[in-house]
Amino acid sequence: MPELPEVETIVNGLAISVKNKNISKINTYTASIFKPNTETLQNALQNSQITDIIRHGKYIFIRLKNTSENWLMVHLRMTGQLMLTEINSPIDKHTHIEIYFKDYDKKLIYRDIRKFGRLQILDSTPNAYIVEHKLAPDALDITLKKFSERITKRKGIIKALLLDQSVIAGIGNIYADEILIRSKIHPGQNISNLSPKQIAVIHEKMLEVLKQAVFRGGTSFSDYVNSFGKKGSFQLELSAYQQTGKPCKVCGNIIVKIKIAGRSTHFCPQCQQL
DNA sequence: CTGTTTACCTGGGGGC
DNA sequence: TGCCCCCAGGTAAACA
Repeated sequence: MPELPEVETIVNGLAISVKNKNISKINTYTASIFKPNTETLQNALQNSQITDIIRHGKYIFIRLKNTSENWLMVHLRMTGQLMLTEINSPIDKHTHIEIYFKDYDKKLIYRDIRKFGRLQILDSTPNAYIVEHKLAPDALDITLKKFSERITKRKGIIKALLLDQSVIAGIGNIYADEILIRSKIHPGQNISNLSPKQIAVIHEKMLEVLKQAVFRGGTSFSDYVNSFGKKGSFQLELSAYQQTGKPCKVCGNIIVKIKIAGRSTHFCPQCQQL
C-alpha cells in the first residue's frame, strides 16, 4: 500500500535516475489503466525528455517535454510499482508499460498486480489537477494552524479524517494507525471531543512518523518496493498496523484489530481510550 | 451537500 | 490437493 513515505521514496529514486533522460521507446500492454487513452499516453511519452518529477500526497507528477509539454500523473493505488530493471529482463503478465531511454542501461516499468493504479496524461498542470480533485495540502507540508483548521471544520471520527485526501493528503491505513497509537488517541474518537492540545499532538506525531518512514525507505508489508526494486524497512518500526495479538510497545497490553471507517484498524485499548 | 457504501482487481490464506 | 470464500485498501462513482 504505497502511502506518502513510499511514494516519496520512489520519486527521490526517479529523480536521481531518469530525470533529464530522453525516452527512446515505449511498449504499452494494458489499455484500461491508461487515461484518457493509450494513444494520448504514447504521444506524450514518445521522444520526450523527463524534465521534472514531483509528488503531492500519494500522487506522482512527471513533466514530459517533446514538441509540446505534458504532465503524466501516476497513482500506484494498492499494488502499483514504478521501477527500473535491466533492459533485457523479461516482463511478467502484471507489467503494463515499459519505457526505454537513450544512453541508459535500464528501463522503467510500471507493474501492478491488481490494476487499480492509473497513468494519466493531464489536460493542464498538477496544480489544476489538485484543485479539480479537491486534494488537500500535503501531510509533510502543513502547519499546525492549517492542520487544526482543516480538522476542526469537519465532522466525524479522527481516523476517517486522516484517511480523507481532501482533509490531508498522503496518509493511508498504515500511517493512520501508526500516528494515532503514538498520539494515544482512539481511532474512533469523534473530532468534536478532541482538545486543541490533542490535535497538536496528532500533528506532531504525523510529521514524526512520516519523516521516520521516509528515512526508512517506506513500509514493505506486501508488494511495495522502491524504484530500484528494493524493500523499505519501516515495517520493523510498526507499533499498531498488523501487530494484532502482540504487546503494545508502550504499556504491554495486547494490540487488537477492529473495523473503523470500513478499514481494518489496529490499536492499543489501554493507551487509546475513548 | 455530506457521509456511507460499492466497484474496481488479483493473490494469498483459512476452512473443510 | 483442491475448492470456495473472505480479506487486503485507495479512489471514483453511486447511493442515501
